[in-house]
Amino acid sequence: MDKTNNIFQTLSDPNRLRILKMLQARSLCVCEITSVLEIGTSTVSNHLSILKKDGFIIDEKEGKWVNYKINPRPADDRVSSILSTLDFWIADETSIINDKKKLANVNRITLCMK
Amino acid sequence: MDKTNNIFQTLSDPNRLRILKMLQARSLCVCEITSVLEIGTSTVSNHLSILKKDGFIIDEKEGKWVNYKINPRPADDRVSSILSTLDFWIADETSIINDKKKLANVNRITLCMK
DNA sequence: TTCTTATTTCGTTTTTTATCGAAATGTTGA
DNA sequence: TCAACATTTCGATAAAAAACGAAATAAGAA
Repeated sequence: MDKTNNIFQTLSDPNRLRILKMLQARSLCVCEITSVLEIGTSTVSNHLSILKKDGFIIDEKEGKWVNYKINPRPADDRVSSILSTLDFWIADETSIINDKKKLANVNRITLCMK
Repeated sequence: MDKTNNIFQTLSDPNRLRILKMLQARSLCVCEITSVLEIGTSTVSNHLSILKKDGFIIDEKEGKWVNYKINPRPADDRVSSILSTLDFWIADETSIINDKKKLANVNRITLCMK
């Protein structure tokens, strides 16, 4: 039961849902996600660690950056079920559509190297 | 998105999940649920109002009692989806099994009229 | 090595949520 | 009517989670 509660709790935060939807569009580094969500870097990092702990996402180092991506093979069936039905859960709504627009103009080079 | 968040948040509380599982076994009044969960009546009443607001459950007056039951026809697809897959989400675990044992010995007459 | 940059960790504050107990509401039955 | 009881509402407290900023870590570039 604990695990189920963790999963639902992880999904109960709007910023974490936005992150999942963004990562389904493409892999992103922390500073890209931060620039879309417009909250502090440390807060984003914390959200990512929560999503990672439950197995929703994985991370990969790429030099100075850490790329986060959707976990292609979650160990837990509940996690894969959510990931494959996220569109059902989150109908395209203003915030999500907006995030995608922002994402199109986000580039880690110009974004982080200033 | 708000609605999705509400649903996940509602499901993120262990006592509310226990209530849903109990109600899938049978309809119950507040005092019966209270005696199983072993938390205050007003707290249980609050949990029930949250589950009701999202459309997971409905209530029916029966004299002095209020019977709560699983909503047989939820308006929201996400809610019906959860209700029909609760066993997938919550594999039979200690607390749930225990609740069912307790339920077997719960009777609103002897319970509340003392 | 030293500097810069991306990210994480840590300590703290703010916000939200769960819980409780008392008071209010509504219903039954004497 | 009044007394007893189930439930809800309200106000307060306690516990949990989100957010922030500063310091620590890690990796590339000078």
